[in-house]
Amino acid sequence: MRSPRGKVSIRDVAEAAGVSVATVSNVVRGRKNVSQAVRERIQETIETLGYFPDRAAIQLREGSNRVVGVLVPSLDNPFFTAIIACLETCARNDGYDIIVASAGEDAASASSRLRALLSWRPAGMVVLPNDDHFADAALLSASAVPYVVLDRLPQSCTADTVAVDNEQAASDAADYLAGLGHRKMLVVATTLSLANIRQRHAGIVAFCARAGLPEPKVLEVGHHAEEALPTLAAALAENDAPTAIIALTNSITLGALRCLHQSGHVVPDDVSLVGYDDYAWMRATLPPITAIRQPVEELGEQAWRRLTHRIAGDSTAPVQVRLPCMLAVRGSTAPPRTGKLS
Amino acid sequence: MRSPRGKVSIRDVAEAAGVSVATVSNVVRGRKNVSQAVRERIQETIETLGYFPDRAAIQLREGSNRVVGVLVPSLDNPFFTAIIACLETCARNDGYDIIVASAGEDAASASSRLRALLSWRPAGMVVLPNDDHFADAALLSASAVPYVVLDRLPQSCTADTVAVDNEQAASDAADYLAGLGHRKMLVVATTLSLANIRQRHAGIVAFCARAGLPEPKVLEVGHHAEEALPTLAAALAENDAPTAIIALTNSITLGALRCLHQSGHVVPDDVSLVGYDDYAWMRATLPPITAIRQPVEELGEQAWRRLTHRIAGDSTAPVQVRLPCMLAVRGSTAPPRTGKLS
DNA sequence: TTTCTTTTGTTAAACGTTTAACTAAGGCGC
DNA sequence: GCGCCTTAGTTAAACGTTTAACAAAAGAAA
Repeated sequence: MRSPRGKVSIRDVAEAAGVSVATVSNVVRGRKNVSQAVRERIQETIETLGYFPDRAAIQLREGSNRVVGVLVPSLDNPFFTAIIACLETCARNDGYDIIVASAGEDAASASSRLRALLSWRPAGMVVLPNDDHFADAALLSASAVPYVVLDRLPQSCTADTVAVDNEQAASDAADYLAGLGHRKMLVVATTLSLANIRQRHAGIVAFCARAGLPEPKVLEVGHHAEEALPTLAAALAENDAPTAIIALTNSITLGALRCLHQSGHVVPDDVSLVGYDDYAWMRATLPPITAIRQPVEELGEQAWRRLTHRIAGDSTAPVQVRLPCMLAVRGSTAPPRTGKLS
Repeated sequence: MRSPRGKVSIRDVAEAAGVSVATVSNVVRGRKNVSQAVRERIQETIETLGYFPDRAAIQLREGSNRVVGVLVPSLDNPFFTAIIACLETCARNDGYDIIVASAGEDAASASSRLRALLSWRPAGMVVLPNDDHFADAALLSASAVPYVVLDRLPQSCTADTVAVDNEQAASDAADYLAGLGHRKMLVVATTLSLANIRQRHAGIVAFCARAGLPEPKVLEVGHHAEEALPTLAAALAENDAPTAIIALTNSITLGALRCLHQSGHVVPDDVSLVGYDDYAWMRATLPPITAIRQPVEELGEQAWRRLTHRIAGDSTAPVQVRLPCMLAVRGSTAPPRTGKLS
């Protein structure tokens, strides 16, 4: 009933049904006319034998398969997993499978993961680079696989890109805070070595300059929010302390909130807080957090649309898409306390 | 330089280097002796041509490849993505790739996703079933691919399983609350149709029975926490209202917290809250949330270990692993207010 | 009847890789 | 000079699938 290797191939089906493999293939793919009788017999055999086609063989034969590779920096960040969830939905709708790999910390590992992904000969790739250099772009272009770059854009882009307008989003947040009466803001980031983050920072700085506000101080606290506590506490204890904090990533939003609680600052009475990214938990805190909401779904969808166009053969010039963010105003922002001025 | 199809194959390398394909394969895989000179020449050719092997071809030839499929109910739940992240790390360490699919809501979709995964002829599978029935177990066993079932166990298990001791964990939480002086607890769950959740509930009920406490009320609020607000508020406004809430999933923890805030209940003064799962945000709320922490990493690692054993040919009887959870005590739990008694 | 068309099915090559079986050549002991 | 081992490399088959090219049979038009 089943071949010795435990796998049942199209050959087994053909034999059992007393036809040629080509006929089986034809009924499976629905390519050519097959008589009612034979078709039914084959369907039945397939059912009882539990046959399903081998992707590897199809892929080998076809040259490429309905698979796209997705490379993200890490699977620990909810932003990335949200993107993946969204891409997976799109892919499934279009009959594609996705293969996910996380790049890991160092460039060597990233490049090896990319190679692994490419060795599947995917029909396309979606890449969220680890850093601004994106040294692997060359590898990718050389492979002739269509790809789109998401979220973190390298300096020079010869490919389709989809990203968010970080500068505008951050500027909007600063604008809103200024409208509440804040004059001194504090920017907290993991690192300014990512273009993404730099743009967010630049947006705030530019707004403050335009509005005649003092240039906001920026804190680079790294990825371990715990260690940021003393730095942050010190910044808030200064003589002319900031009255509002803008956190530039979701992890920093979380870290900042913890620090504020631990150091006894009350949000928003003592200090206002604007977070980056918008997750469910931000609506469950007391107060709920005012946040810069990235359009995750639309990022994924647009990237997918570009990619499928390319896969379909579109060879027009690369497109750079920038999507706007939205500020979700909630309870963590309020006018600064005026009492302190006197 | 490159074949017309844009892909460079082992054949191209062989031709360019003036050797047979077998020799190229031998230097790539390091299988047989190849003279220094030839080896270097081939390496160089590989480099300049940008060759890397085609997984599909290897897989076809070898029968199976170093890939394992992972099937989760959804990619929106941080518990599942955390598991995936962990499995991915394990896989990478052992030189495996993983292919992830999310099963989606209905059974039909789940089963089609499973088929898609199996069509890759993975060396193994890790499955987190959608429900207790796990109708696809048959499909999986028929395919002869080793697999381990994670987290949500079907009633009858003929496979290796790795899960958490839900009953004990929930009982511990109830025990802790009772120790603080709580006598009336409220259990909130999305649904009791999952064995997992039923076990958690049973653990609490059993503890209360043992301790001579009244049987706790249970609220099934579905997946949309918003709609739960009136129900929850009503339960807390009752005459003999519960003084502690145990939320049975991470989403419910979040939802319950929001409801409490919106209805003006102060945690832990008015009511204590124990959450399920332990995520970073639970430490950023004020107060931080006492939570039943599932050993996510260990779940993933154990599952991976079992799977690799099976892949290596271990054919001993299936093993059922149960891991203990840990109660992380934080600020959201406190002794009940005694004033209300009078 | 002949010829042409349509319908239904088969044969065989190809995709890129690995590997068992083979060949050729060099070295060594006698 | 002969036999034998070792080393370095080649040949060809196989994995499971698709599909162009072909064949056979059955109608249809003449």
